[in-house]
Amino acid sequence: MENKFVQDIADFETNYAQWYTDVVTKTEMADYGPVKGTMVIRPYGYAIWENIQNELDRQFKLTGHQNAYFPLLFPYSFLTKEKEHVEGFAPEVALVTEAGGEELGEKLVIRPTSETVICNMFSKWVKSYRDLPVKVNQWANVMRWEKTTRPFLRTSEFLWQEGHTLHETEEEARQETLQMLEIYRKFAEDFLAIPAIVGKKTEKEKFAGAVDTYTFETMTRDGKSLQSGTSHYLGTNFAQGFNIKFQNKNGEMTYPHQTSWGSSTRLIGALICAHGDQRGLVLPPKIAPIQVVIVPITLKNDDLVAFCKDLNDKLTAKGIRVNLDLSDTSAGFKFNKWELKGVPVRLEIGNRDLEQGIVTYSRRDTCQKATLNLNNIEQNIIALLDEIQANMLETARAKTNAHIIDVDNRQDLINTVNAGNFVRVTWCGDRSCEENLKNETAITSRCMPFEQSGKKNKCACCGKELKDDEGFITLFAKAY
RNA sequence: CGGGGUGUAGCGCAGUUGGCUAGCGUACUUGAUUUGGGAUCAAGGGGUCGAGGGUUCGAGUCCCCCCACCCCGACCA
Repeated sequence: MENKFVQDIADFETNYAQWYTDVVTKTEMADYGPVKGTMVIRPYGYAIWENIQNELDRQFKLTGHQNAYFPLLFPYSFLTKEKEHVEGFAPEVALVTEAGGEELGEKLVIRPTSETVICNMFSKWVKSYRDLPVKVNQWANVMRWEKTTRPFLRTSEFLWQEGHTLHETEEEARQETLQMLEIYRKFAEDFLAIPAIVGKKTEKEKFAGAVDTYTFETMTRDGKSLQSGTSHYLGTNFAQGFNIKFQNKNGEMTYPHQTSWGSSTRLIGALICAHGDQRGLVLPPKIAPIQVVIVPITLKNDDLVAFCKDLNDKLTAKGIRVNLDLSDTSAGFKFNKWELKGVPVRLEIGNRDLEQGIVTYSRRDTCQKATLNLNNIEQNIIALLDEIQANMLETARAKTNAHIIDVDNRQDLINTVNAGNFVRVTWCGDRSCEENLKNETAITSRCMPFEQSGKKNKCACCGKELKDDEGFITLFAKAY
């Protein structure tokens, strides 16, 4: 029997955008909101976000951060206190100009990010070196008025986490920046099963107001790049704009060194893009809202239903997130439904299994079926979930590595990226070179990896000759 | 903002040169038979045809204006 969803999706094989939208809407993760570019996150999608939140929050607290909350609105003048910051954000900011039926004296910004409003408070909190470091994190929504949008990848309103810290020294702040980047990278690999491509952003691509921006990027099904999280060393740029000063051990007034770092609901988009296939969503067990679904082949056999309920209780008692599907539809319908929603393990239990003392399972990552003995079933399933988690990372890593290709000249660079790949090249580091490429081809630099070996003496993008100490190994791709 | 396209049931769509009670698929409800990969049959409910104005005996259909959305471009940490 043809699978209707697969048939629908097959028609969109050449249209990645349509595939993506279908996966999001048909899995009941999100809907479009009433205002263009806004998104409603449905319970199934939100459960994924909660799992992401819980683990990241745990990591932040382990590294000494505390959660806090800052206002949604702040005066426009805040934005202008750091020159590059306002230039970067002004074009996509949403403003409140009227409230209570009266026009406001000063327009209010709906936060696109909270550096400024937090710095405003930091300036009141910090007086002495004894007040440092300050390490806070905020879970919040932000708004950026983007022209083109797609659920989870780019929406005008989105949920995220933004960390903000102040430190006595540059060294300590830079350490914090890299530490948080590493937390993101590890989280992506261990929980999302996505190999993260990490490195430093170029001058052109860095955060508005930062000294250095580090990023972790993930690769989508169609070979584009998703900036999935960032960590910035802000230097003293904002501290100077907001007059944040402290008295150091020598009694001198000094600016603290600052960092900020963030990740958003775009991580859910990264999950969809990294693992999704033609049957829909594929979720890694550690993040899946439902890890195991139990599907009784028939509801007519009371013994079978009782057995399934018992198994459901047993697995739940072991801390596994189980769902017993007793809905009144055919077994085949349920198979497809839960595959579409990405549930890692499906137990298909019928009269035949009951007689033989086994259960049939189907794993979502490989779509293969096998049987498990009833003895020690809980342990076997836990082991199976672990194996799926590991296999998904390996599969994604192999796929990603196969699509990062070394080239050394402009034509190969363009052709290779257009064929759905990242390229790894030696690049001269000139902003104009990068801008020129972007204007011509929409290809942008993604990051300069920490691993810089294999540098050549010629820029692959503009052909400029380079000395031994010039140029950077850089990844280029098309970005979402 | 430039170019192109679409608005008709929850979703996807048809509706001819203007004409009868506005249809089809799917989903939904009820009943029966089914259930190891999206079941079958029967009955049923659901519509300001995007909004406003105009032409006409008569507008889903023609004209004007507005609105919304989609695609390409531009824009985008």
